[in-house]
Amino acid sequence: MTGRAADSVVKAISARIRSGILADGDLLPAERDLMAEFGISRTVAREAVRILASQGLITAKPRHRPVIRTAGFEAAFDAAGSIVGNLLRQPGGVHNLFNTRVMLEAALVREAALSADKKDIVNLKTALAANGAAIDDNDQFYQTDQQFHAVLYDIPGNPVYPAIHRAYTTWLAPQWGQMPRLVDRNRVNFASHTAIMDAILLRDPDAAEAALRSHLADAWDQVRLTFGDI
Amino acid sequence: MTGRAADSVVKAISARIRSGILADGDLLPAERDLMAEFGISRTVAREAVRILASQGLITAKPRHRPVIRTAGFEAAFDAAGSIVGNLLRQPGGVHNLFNTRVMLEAALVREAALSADKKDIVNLKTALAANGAAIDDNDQFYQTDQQFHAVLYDIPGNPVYPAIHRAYTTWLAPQWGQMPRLVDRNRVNFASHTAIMDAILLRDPDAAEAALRSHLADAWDQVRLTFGDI
DNA sequence: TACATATTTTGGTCATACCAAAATCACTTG
DNA sequence: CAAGTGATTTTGGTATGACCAAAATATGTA
Repeated sequence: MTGRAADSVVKAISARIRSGILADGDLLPAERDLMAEFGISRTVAREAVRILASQGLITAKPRHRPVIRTAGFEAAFDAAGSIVGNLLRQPGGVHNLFNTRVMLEAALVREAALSADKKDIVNLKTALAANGAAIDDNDQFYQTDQQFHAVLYDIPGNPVYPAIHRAYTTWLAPQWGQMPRLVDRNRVNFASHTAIMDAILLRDPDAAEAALRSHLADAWDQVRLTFGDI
Repeated sequence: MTGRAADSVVKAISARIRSGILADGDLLPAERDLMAEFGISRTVAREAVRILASQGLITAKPRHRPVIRTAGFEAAFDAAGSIVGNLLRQPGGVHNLFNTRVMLEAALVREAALSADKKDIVNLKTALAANGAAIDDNDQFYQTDQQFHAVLYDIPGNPVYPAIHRAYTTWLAPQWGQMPRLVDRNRVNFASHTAIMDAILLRDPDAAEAALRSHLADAWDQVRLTFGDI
């Protein structure tokens, strides 16, 4: 009556996952076993597997047994990833997405300035120091740059934000990855990070936001220099 | 060689969609036609259709011909929807998601206070007036409430934000929908909306953010009153 | 014990068939 | 001629059975 025969199988499996009978990392039963257990055809069994994969409850690499995955918010952004990939290819797509990042990070640094605790400050200082030490190593700088921003996403203690950060870096990687890496740019970016850090230490949200916006506006200028108007 | 025979079909179809050969609202060729065109089995044809659907390029209702849909950012959040649904069912899930909403809307009202133009102000006033006129009609108030917030998401002129708003309202609807609707609550909420509006008119981002946070904190208290700690 | 090899398992694909719901066509009727 | 109605075709959903190649596993050998 519901239309999809695979739905009942999906429901059963996802219940099994929630209840812990199937734990993270376990293998999903083979398709032929699912047929026997649920009295369905292989067609429906495969359909069920596909649906579970699209819901992030399992990861299904081709030619490999599907593996149970306890879904986090990352999985949600993974699911959106391929669609976003299309959207980024259309005019203004990258800019629109990048602007949301600017707004979110602006809010995050305000939050950091207002309520970062000792541990957060230590994390920021550590990340900033690592970033500064990597100015001469472009790849290393790229990594520590991301790490510095990642700390900002961690401060609120809300697991949604790190997931968003991962999504941003994944989605925008095609652009960032092709940007020329220059030590001079690294120096500028490190100075920007330092300015943001200083404002947070001064507990000045307005200054922190201003520094962050300046930093990301500068980054966007670099993107436009590389790609033209996109 | 990559493993998935359906991938080439997906690529061909999505290219056709991007190039406009298949426009929004068109019907996807029948599975049997895809078989003939691409020289594949029906299994693969169906697989391709499923992938296209998961990428938001088509909508595939059971027993209906798949329809081409020019994907917007809404489609991305749709894809994430089922996963988020799972996450909301686990402890703290709703709270975490709601907090991201608070932070985003706080940023949005700051933005509105700083850069809303005449048209935006008119839209806000219109929405607020409609909200005020609906205080005695709970359903109508619920709608105009959402509409008022929607205007905030529209102001930056970035299509990502309205998509986020739709996602929030969809994902949190199970909670909001079950909340008791009371005229007294409507009155309080309308007052909150007015306070936000006033701060925006005064071009005072701090006051606007404070009013918005107070409003949503109050809303969250109501949720907890109804559902307990979730 | 470690490594190379044979065997089994399992996912990916194809071909065919049947059913029921949609969509379409043909026909009647007001 | 338009609207409604019934018959026909199209099309998606599912079931079987089979074959291949890649993984996973077992086996035998050095």
